[in-house]
Amino acid sequence: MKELAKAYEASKYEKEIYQTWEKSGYFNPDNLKSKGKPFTISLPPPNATGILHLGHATMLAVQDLIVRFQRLGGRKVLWLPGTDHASIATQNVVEKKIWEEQKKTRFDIPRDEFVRQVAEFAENSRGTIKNQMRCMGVSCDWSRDRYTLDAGLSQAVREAFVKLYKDDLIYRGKRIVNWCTRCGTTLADDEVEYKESVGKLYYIKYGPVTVATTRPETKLGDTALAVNPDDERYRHLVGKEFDVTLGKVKVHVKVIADKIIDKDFGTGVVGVTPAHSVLDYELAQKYHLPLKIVISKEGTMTEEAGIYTGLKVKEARGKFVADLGEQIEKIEEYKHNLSICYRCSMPIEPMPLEQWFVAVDKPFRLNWFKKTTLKQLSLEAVRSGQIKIVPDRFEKVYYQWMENLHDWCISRQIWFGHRVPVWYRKNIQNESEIYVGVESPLGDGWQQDPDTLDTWFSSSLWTFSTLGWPEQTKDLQTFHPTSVMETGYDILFFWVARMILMTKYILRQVPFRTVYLHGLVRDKQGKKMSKSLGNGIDPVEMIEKYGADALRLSMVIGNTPGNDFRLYEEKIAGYRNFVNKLWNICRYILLSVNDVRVVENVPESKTLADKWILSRFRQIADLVTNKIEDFQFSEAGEALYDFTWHELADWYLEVAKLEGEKDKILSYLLTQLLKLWHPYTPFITEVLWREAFGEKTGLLMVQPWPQNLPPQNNEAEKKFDVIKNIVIGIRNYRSENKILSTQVLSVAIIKADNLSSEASKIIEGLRTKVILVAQPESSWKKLEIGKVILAISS
RNA sequence: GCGCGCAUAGCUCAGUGGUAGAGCGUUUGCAUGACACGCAAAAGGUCCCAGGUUCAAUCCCUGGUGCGCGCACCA
Repeated sequence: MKELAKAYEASKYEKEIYQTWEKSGYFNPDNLKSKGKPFTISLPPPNATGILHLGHATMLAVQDLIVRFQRLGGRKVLWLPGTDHASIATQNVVEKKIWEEQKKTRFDIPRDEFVRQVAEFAENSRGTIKNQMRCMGVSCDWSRDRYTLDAGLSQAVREAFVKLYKDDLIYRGKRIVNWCTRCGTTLADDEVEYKESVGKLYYIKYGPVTVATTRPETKLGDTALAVNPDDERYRHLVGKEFDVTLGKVKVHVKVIADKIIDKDFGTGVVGVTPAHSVLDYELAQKYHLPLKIVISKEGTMTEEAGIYTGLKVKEARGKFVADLGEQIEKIEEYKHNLSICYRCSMPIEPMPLEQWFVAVDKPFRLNWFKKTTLKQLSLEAVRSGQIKIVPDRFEKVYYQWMENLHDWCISRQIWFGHRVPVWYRKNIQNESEIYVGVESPLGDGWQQDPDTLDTWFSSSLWTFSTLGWPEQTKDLQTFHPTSVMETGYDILFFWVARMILMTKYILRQVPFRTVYLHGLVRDKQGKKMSKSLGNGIDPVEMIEKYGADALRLSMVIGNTPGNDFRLYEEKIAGYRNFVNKLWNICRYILLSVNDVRVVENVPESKTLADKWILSRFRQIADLVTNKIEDFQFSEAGEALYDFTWHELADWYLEVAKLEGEKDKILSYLLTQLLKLWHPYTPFITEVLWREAFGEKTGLLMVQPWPQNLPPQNNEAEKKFDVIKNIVIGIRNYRSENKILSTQVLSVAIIKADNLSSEASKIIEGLRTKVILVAQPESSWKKLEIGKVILAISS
């Protein structure tokens, strides 16, 4: 007989238990004795910017649940952790810090020195976040921890770039790209966010016509006017060229006609600004119009803008509108989407720049008999069922996005990240030479491309670069394709789609078999948690207060795949209470059972209650196994919660107090219950396993998942339910009639089918305060409970 | 413009073609072989609205309303 403390204090055990796990070596699949099939999850690497937030905590809780379930199930489990250098995000944090401390921008510091500072910051953050991850109880293999800037991963990046380049799937070209004037870099299309805003639509008298625009200052860069060919109002102008004075500036335009112009929008005439609009750029190419760049990368007006040169875009707009004066016919309110940067929320300027792109629609030879494009390859991976997305509605979302995908701009003017593996020089004849390679070229005069690669380029290789590619390592053969990719739906495009694209291209394999998407964490009002709103909950603080197990439960139970969920402290506290319940179930078993030990074989059942609880256990164990395999973690957890508290604790333990001699059964139930709970609440179950069974039995984390299950016994369940209902009925009767607990009632059972001979002991014993008698008196009240009829003395 | 999600108890959310569920909160009673982070009981629902299919709809179909989201467009 052992005695546990009255209440479980998570903070007393968690650190030590985690260390025990880590020291055991079982996080590393090489040390598992299992001969099972490999099971792999690549951890979506958190950004190296700082601290663990609830989004991370959610993904860690779900992944650790899956991973521990599979490990107990005998699979050779690898959960590979890592961190992402997150170029723009990380660089931004450091830029901000430097500005606050020294009032300097990155351009005031040598590039090498700046990169060194960012790298140092990232290194510290990585250490912090990894320790915070440990607090969650993650059973990942730290010996295989990776960082996107590791030498090996950097080599993988260069190899991938070169391979794409050789297949003509990477090219350098001048295109209108998204330029963030704050971050000083280009962005991919999906890195642009849209914010609805009410702007002004200016109608400007423009030579013989009137043109509507939301951005008057860009009209300085107009080189044409466009109308619809069917628009009779303007047909006479098509093909003509003329000079127009706009305020104090002259522009020269040619009138073109194209079906793309909407007759009914504005005046039906568009001022074509090839340098600052994607659509206009396309028109310019089609009709060979000149390009006039009036906005610079810094967000100021260029020399082409005449008297407005040097002004910021907004200032130029004000001044220009003032100068236009009477030429402005009217101003309308106009709702439109403002493009902003997903990292800094500042407006995006479209502008033509020479950048590196991945060609997604260009056919290439996949093998001897098949030509395809990166886009087709990515679509097929999901359409064919090689990859399943859970919940499946996101498959449609994936198709839609993938079908709309344009060439992917991968070069960034950021300094922190993987340098583009391209070098340039002038040869003796003064011709430009270009070298693209994994290693820097030999010989003098080579200058490396100053740009770095999109951070998502390196993370698109994550599932295999972390396993050693381009080397054909044993890990790569054993653990790839990975089994499950678990992540938030918000990075389906940024990351998941690009992993599919790159992995299919480079390895001709899928990166993973199943994509499980969880929802986003929100606060109690359903708002997104953010620093600026101050509504965020710090997971580490919650762990200190309530324990990691409670936090994990609060994120897994009551949460369905792909749907956002609300998290708040009371919820976590509620699950803390449950964790304590589990502790006390064990505490009671340890107090009442003489010889507690691991029992794997199904024990003999002596009483009806025994048969009932074993039958119920059987069903719960099956359900938990099936639901977890089917990614329904919430349903499995809820059912197990209900069984543990409201069947085992509320009923069986109470009956056990009456019947006695339950050593074997209670040992069995404890053994198996701890296993079932372990994926959800690893800390407390591991503590209880050790407290109950001792260290010689080994760690719970590598025990076998419940295998020898008792038979289902419907008959026993029905019979026990009859007794339960009688007990509930009597308690209910007492409560409704406000009968004092000191008053003992007499009860006669008048009619009852299927009533077990063991019933009377239970009915009298479970705090009903009744005495069962054979014959009722005539004055007694009748009480019907289902098919049972009782008579109760009043 | 195209597409998606949600709407169920006061709150947060599960769920199912057949009697509607949990946790929290509320009310009432309680020291009982472990647990007050507890025990026992209760109240609380037009399952958003209108049609349709069905013997039967909260669930399936059609249309609508409200909230949220993604993509595209954005002169």
